[in-house]
Amino acid sequence: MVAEITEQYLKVMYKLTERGGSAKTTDIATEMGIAPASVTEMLHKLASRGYIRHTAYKGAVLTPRGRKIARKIARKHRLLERFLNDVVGVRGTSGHEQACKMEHALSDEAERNLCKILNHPKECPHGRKIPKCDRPITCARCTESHTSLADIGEGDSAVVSHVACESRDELCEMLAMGFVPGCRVKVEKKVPMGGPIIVSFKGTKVAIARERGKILHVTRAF
Amino acid sequence: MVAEITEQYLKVMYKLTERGGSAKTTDIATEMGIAPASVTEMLHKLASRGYIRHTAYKGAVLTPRGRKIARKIARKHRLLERFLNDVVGVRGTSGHEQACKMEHALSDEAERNLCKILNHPKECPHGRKIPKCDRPITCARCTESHTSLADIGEGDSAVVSHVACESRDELCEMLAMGFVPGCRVKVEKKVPMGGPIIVSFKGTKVAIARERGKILHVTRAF
DNA sequence: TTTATAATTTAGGTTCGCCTAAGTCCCCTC
DNA sequence: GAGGGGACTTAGGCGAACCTAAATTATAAA
Repeated sequence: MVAEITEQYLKVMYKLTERGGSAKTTDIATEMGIAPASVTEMLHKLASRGYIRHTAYKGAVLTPRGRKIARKIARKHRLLERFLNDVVGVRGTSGHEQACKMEHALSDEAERNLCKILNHPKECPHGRKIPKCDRPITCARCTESHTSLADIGEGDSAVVSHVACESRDELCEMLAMGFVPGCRVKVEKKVPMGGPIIVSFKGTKVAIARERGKILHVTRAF
Repeated sequence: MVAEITEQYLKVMYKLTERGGSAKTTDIATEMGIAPASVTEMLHKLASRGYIRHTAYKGAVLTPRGRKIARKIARKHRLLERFLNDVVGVRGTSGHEQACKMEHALSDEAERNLCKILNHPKECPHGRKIPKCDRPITCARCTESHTSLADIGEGDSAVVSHVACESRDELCEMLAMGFVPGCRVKVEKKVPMGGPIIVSFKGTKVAIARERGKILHVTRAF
């Protein structure tokens, strides 16, 4: 396990070198709000551990090993930013600050599920690209044959993959109802003429508007 | 701003004293996975800062000031656990560990919104009570948007979000009455002593049992 | 080329939270 | 009420990450 502070440094360096070049001591220091001298010291440690290559007075670049960690953290950071912004409704710079700490706690499993819930966003609220997840197998499963609840027939069962809402309130409502990724649902009845869909799940039955069914992405189950 | 480690200690002490009594050095040490000597040392600091009262060899209790912080963190921790468990779909002890770190990053604003998304849960996945939020005004606003028909006042209008009940018959009955998702309703009168609720919608007035009102989930409208 | 200025590094020091080892205290048993 | 064992505290020390001040190097203007 990599120390949190290590992840923090690598993430900052990743961000600073995203458009090429090397990460400068002062830029890292500014980004992290600490003294340049502290950065130099840490760069030595990171270099000795093989995460970066550091040339005195010239800046530092990530090694493949360091980049792998950095990408992972950057991905978690930006997913969390998206989540805090879109779902939780956090405004301003606060989301960034919160994501900065949470990114180190978020497990890989939670990261994947979060990505699903958010419908595989391409960039963070600041327009920065969200790095792809390491395991393509995961992404493949994400894009698996899912359809909407409105599209499956009466009597069919399915597992909720994610909820794709335009508005935050709508998403909140769906989540509050209990439509969370992974939960198993069964379409009991679809009231004709665009009427509501009656769904049973977790032991209760719920009627939701047909429109709502369309945003509920599911994977068919048997 | 309180240091993260301070919050961690106070939260653990809150948990250990939830059922009365004082927090013992060894229990805190065990809970945090550190040596008892380290705990004693920190207890002195916490006491000197007015967060706890510590009697040597006898354990420590939270002061009102310390309890306030502890409650807040415990609340954030348990909300996050609920969230990670219910929404993100994290299983096992991993959710607890993640919540342990995230709780210090979560802003008050995010906490409130998260609570709303989770529909104001009463306890964490381990069955521990989630402390109420400090500002009652916030909770009032929280419950504002998404609630049950039985919980809104006379004269208030709302839009039906969904209907949730145990039996399919009951559900169909509600739908037959016209309570389909999306329809606008207004509470005309709530007959006292648990009596029925008189609702006007689609130009007519109907009386439904108070119990029925509870399964009718609505979003307040104006 | 020289030199001024900015960027970077080195050196020395501080704080914080943790540790181990060695006392000290409490309480229960006899 | 004496003793023993476990709980707790004290003392001394360590490493991590930060700081300031001073020295060094790079760079760009004169």
